[in-house]
Amino acid sequence: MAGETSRPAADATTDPELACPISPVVDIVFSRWTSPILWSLHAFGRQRFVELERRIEKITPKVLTQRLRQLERDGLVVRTYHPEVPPRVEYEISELGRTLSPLFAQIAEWAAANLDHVERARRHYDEAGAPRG
Amino acid sequence: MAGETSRPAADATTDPELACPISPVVDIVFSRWTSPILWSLHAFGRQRFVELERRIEKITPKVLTQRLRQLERDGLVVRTYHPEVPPRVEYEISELGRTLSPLFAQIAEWAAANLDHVERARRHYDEAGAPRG
DNA sequence: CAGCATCCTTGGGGATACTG
DNA sequence: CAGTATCCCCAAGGATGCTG
Repeated sequence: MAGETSRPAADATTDPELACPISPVVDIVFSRWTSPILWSLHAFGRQRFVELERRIEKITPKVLTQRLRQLERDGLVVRTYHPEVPPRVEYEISELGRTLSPLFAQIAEWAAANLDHVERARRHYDEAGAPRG
Repeated sequence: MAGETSRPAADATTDPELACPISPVVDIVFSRWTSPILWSLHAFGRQRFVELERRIEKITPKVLTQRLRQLERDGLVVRTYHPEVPPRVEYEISELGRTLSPLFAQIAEWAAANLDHVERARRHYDEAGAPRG
């Protein structure tokens, strides 16, 4: 997208429902548990179900399955079923999913640069910043 | 956003609970309703409460207040109270919040480039892609 | 106008148990 | 191992009414 500062896409100003062009991406990529899953797949490569389950502690198999299905449906993750005994299933980032890498990198960068600012803002707010009005 | 790419904040790599360094950012910036709010503020500048409420249709005043408070606490949004009759309150993006601009731009770019891929993946999955296993 | 208080509903996820 | 099936719970969010 070239000159995006001039006009924020017709939809955004027209359609009140969406209100912002990044919401769909947020729903797809940054909904609950998806970031850890994508990150894990991105950082450690192809993995089996249990590996993911162990890596992302506190996630339940049910929810992990749900999220993986969603990501598979959205084309961000590829599921490979090996009909063996015991069964083996592997998950990996898809081509499309890989296009998210620079995004993730930039977010990580922002985190490294600004997360402590947020922390300080919070402390300041909690100490004396309560809004009057 | 200068250097600091070296260390992704000790928490993220140490604490298995988080599992990924971008999760904190997701919680702060991409939690429910925050993207439309930040986008609206970013795209249309300083606005009053009602303006935001109208712009982001379907949000209730209660939730809008909650989210605005959260964003204010996190230092991403600045609230200005004008003690007049009737009361007037204005919200705007903070300096810190403005550092998110390139991030938002990149997400919008990804959306423009890849959202239809996701759509197609979904259709394909719904038609014949149901996982066997 | 810009909210806060209160009540109420919903569905996302947790826990547990069970199969191919 | 890689899930599905069930039951259950609670907290986020909606609806409504009231103030400074």
